[in-house]
Amino acid sequence: MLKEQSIFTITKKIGLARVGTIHTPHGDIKTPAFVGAATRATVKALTMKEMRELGSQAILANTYHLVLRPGTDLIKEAGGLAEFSSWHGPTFTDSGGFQIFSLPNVKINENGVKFKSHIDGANFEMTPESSMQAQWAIGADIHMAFDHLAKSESYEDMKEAMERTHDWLDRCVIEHQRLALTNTTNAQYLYAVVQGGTFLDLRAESAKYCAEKSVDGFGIGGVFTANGMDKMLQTVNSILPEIKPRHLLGMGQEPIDLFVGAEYGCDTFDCVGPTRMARNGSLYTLDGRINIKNAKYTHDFTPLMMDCDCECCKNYNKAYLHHLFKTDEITAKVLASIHNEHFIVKTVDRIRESLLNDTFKDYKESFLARYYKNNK
RNA sequence: GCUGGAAUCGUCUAGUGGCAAUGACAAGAGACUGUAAAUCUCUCGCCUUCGGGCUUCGUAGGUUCGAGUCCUACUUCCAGCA
Repeated sequence: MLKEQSIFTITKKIGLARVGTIHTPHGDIKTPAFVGAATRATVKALTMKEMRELGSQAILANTYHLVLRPGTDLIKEAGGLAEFSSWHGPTFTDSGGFQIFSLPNVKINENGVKFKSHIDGANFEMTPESSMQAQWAIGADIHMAFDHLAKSESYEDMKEAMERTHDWLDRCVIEHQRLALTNTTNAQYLYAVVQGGTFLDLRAESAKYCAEKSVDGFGIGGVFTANGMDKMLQTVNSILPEIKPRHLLGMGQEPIDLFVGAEYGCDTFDCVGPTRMARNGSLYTLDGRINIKNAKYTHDFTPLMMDCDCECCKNYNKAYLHHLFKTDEITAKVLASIHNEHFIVKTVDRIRESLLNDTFKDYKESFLARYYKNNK
């Protein structure tokens, strides 16, 4: 929205880390929080009821995918993403930049990006303005600025991508404000996206640029590995204004990323990893991920995780899950997705609790030592 | 009993004289981080110092430089006729 009133309230700070609440028209998000990846307006294999029951506070859909199908007009006609999907809670949309730049044959110029639909080859064009318009039509509570991803991890490409992202951010802000004035529906918020790859000077430059803009929060994009992520986030989040929320785009498959992200000042996360891992039989436990399809689980009648209160662990055992995967039953993916999503959501919830009762450091150390004891 | 046909890696299957031999499934394992992912990759006769070595296509012989492929007998199965 238009400024100076933050959508975020901070309850507690420990260094760069903070506990807070993001206020949206569809409800509050207690942070740090993991946001479910609902790319095509659904979290794969899960119903919204299951998402609510496993403790998810918010979902993130993807503008690129929804523009192609079913089209943003349809979602607007349905009353917006929350109403269309029956989520009824806080929602985010990613701008689609990440997807478009991963397509072959994208043509990029100052104005925007031309690309072909991966579904039927139809020609599309997306600009900062059209991405904002699409996101307003989709009607999520929080939108991401349309950003430019680097062609490679080289300094030159990162710098170019960052600079274009900044140019486009200015256009996103103008268009967003125009749409805010002409739109009679709920308030919708805009996050700028910080780029710069692994280069701290670029990250600092990008954070400074974004910090000055009239936006409601920040996405931190282009994060590749946990290696060096702490320094990068330290750089960026020391510069970004404290009072606005920060979303770490795409990170959360590895628990360490969530601990590091929260410790260095990120408030929300989203990641396709948990549900994708689940569909492929790779399931989280406190002792690391296991592949439930492995033969050694054939006769294992114990729950996947002893102290897990998800629907999967409360009712089913590993031998049964193994059987469901080996026979390729749909339920295998459903139960696995419930567990993995629950595991990551709850891990972040506990990070929040541990920050509140000053046990974060212990929680982080004991969790990571146990989770990663079998590798690295 | 006669006449045809068929027997190939756990299963089905390709192969009609020239390198253990096709494909699928099953099996075993691995990968996956702002989802073109219910996906993808690897292994799958035995051994290996990774160069290669050894043993394989119902059984036993034979022809041939060379046989899963041709010939003979046998075994089993299928179809038709008695």
